[in-house]
Amino acid sequence: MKLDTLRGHLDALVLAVLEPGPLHGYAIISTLRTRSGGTLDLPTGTIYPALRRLERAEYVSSDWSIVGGRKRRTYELTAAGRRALASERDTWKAFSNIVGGVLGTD
Amino acid sequence: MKLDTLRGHLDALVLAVLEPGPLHGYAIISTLRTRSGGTLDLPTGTIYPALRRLERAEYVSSDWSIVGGRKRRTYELTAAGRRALASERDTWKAFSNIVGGVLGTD
DNA sequence: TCCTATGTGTAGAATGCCGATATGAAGCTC
DNA sequence: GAGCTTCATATCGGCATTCTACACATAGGA
Repeated sequence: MKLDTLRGHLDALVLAVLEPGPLHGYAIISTLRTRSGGTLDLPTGTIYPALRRLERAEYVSSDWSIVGGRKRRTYELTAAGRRALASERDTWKAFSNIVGGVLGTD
Repeated sequence: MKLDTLRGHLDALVLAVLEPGPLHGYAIISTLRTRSGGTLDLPTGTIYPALRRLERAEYVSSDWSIVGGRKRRTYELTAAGRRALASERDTWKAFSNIVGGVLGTD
């Protein structure tokens, strides 16, 4: 499956995996890979720019730490991020209903 | 809803509305608008380049005609187009399951 | 006469995902 | 101790695709 397909929906996915609690970039990638049964394998060149974009939009905030001698940047949802996630869920529902309806895959 | 959201899925929608029978560009726009309850209102600058792309890929073929004094270019699915549509439906199912699953909107 | 609907089309800008590449530490195997 | 894999962050250029804005043209109703 062409992963370019998720263009425009990546932010929603990232916000969703951050909902239960903070994660760092690499963990976000593996969480998404696990949750999708291996199908969704985001390259780092996709996730890190996305996180910077989300941070600029103030949907997430980040903190540096050192774990096992490795530098980690951990991201956390802000209040605005939670609102954005709710809105993204609504958008997704509307979008998937429309596409599913037109394609006849309901 | 940002229509940019459908990036990567437009081809599937166009192929789907062409499935029952040939249509011209303008009719494709209004069909999609009707079927989406008005939400999907594609600009001509989106649909015409998309149709040329689909024709280059040989998923559709086109024929000119004159109806009511106006020139019309009517597009029809090819055999390859029907196969592509089937494949797009599979892609959509996989994609929407994954996104719906991660977002928790099932 | 003008506006709206019908109908096709292009050019340029913006968006944003991806591939390639770079850096570096930890830990394991041979 | 050399080399490999995993963990971890990051940038840059390329590229495909959608959107905005424009241009052109006919038919028909107000």
